[in-house]
Amino acid sequence: MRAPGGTCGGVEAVFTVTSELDGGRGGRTGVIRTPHGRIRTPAFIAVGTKASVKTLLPESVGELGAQAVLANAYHLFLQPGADIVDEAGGLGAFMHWDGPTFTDSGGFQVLSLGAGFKKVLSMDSTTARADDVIAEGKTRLAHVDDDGVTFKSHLNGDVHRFTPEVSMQIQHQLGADIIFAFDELTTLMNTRRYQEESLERTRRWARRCVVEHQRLTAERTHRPPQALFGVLQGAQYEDLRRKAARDLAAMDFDGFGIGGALEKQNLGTIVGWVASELPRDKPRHLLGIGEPDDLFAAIEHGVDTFDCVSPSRVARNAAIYSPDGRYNLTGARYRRDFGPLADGCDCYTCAHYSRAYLHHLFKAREMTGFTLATIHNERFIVRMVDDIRDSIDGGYFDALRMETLRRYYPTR
RNA sequence: GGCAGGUUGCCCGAGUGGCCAAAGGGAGCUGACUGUAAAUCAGCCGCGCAAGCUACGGGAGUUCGAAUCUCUCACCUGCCA
Repeated sequence: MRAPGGTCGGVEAVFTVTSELDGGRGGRTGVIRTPHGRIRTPAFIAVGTKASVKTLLPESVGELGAQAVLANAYHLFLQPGADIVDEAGGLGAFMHWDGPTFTDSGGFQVLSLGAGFKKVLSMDSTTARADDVIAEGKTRLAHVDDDGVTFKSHLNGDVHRFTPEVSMQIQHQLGADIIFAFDELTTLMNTRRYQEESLERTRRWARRCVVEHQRLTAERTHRPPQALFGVLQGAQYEDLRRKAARDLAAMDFDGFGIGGALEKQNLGTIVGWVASELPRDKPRHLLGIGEPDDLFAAIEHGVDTFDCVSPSRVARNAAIYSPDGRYNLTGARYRRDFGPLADGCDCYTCAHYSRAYLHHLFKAREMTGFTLATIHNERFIVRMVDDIRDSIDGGYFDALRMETLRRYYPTR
């Protein structure tokens, strides 16, 4: 089904819808335009937190088909400093990535350095325990108040303070094409009352981000314009999610990030609530999500872009994506397996190397193993999203989903 | 030839009468990883389903009980001749 394209962002058309899924489900394909090129959506954005997609050269990131890279304001603020990235000409110039760039606001670190500390991002509320939310006092590195967040650097313990304005200033210095509002992310175990308070805080922060973004945009005319995405929270509650979407939709954002810990089994539903409240002609980014079933569920309901650390992190730990699921390459059964990492894969690694070789590299702790595995995994997910995009344009989304997921999760 | 020290599970290494199938590493084997405090983390790791069996260089003792004490043999390492 074809649909006329929509525009936003004032004089410049930032997003255009190309085609839509049938049945009013919300899923669509489109194009995001940035000063550094276009992103055909849905698209998987490679994560390069510290201005590097770990273990990969930017050339490889491009070759494997990633259309954009997402870095992190918190990490680059601490090291090397946003001013240095600014002097280098912005994130893309600094890291030698010519394509579109995103930066996350640092909001995620409010959780991961605060209450979360490595344990509460569970996607499954049945295995999560309320105890996990109670941060261990001595390890907690972030504290939230209504005005902002006080952090201790995880690198050297220095105390820093982020407010919506500070995050915008940093992200303007970093100069990514698409930046995110500073938000607070909660866990699935927080009380309903806390979710409400947090959501209201995030709403007020969003407004402040818009104001500061506009001020900085007017001031920094020597740099390419940046698009600001609002981030909506609301955890697992329909009324809160819908409210968040309506509140942010009423503000002057160029697009939206869907954030927070999402119950895996309800991910599609939650995205559906939110997407139905958001303007059709602005892009939606689902923050931090990237497993195959999640990608299908989110795209069906109208998500345009994703970022996820999983392909690269998991690759460094020898877990490999394949059409038949994820497997651990260090397993002894791969010692003499001279086939490619995945049948039918068109990545550089699969074209030239065997499971036995990568198995050896991991056992021998050779760094090339990380690189080759990361290339494969990133390519696998990028291609999966590209295939989904083609299936929407071609009208066979449901068939592709059934075939892909039945094979990837055979036991379900 | 003399004196002193040593020999522990695949490897390194703690343990000097019972709480020892034996700390801790490493290796090996599994498994996790979703806006990256992640080249990280967790579990297993003598044999056996189990009762139990076999183990701390070999052998013989002391003792209710030995990896731990005694004797002896083998090998290794220092120093002295």
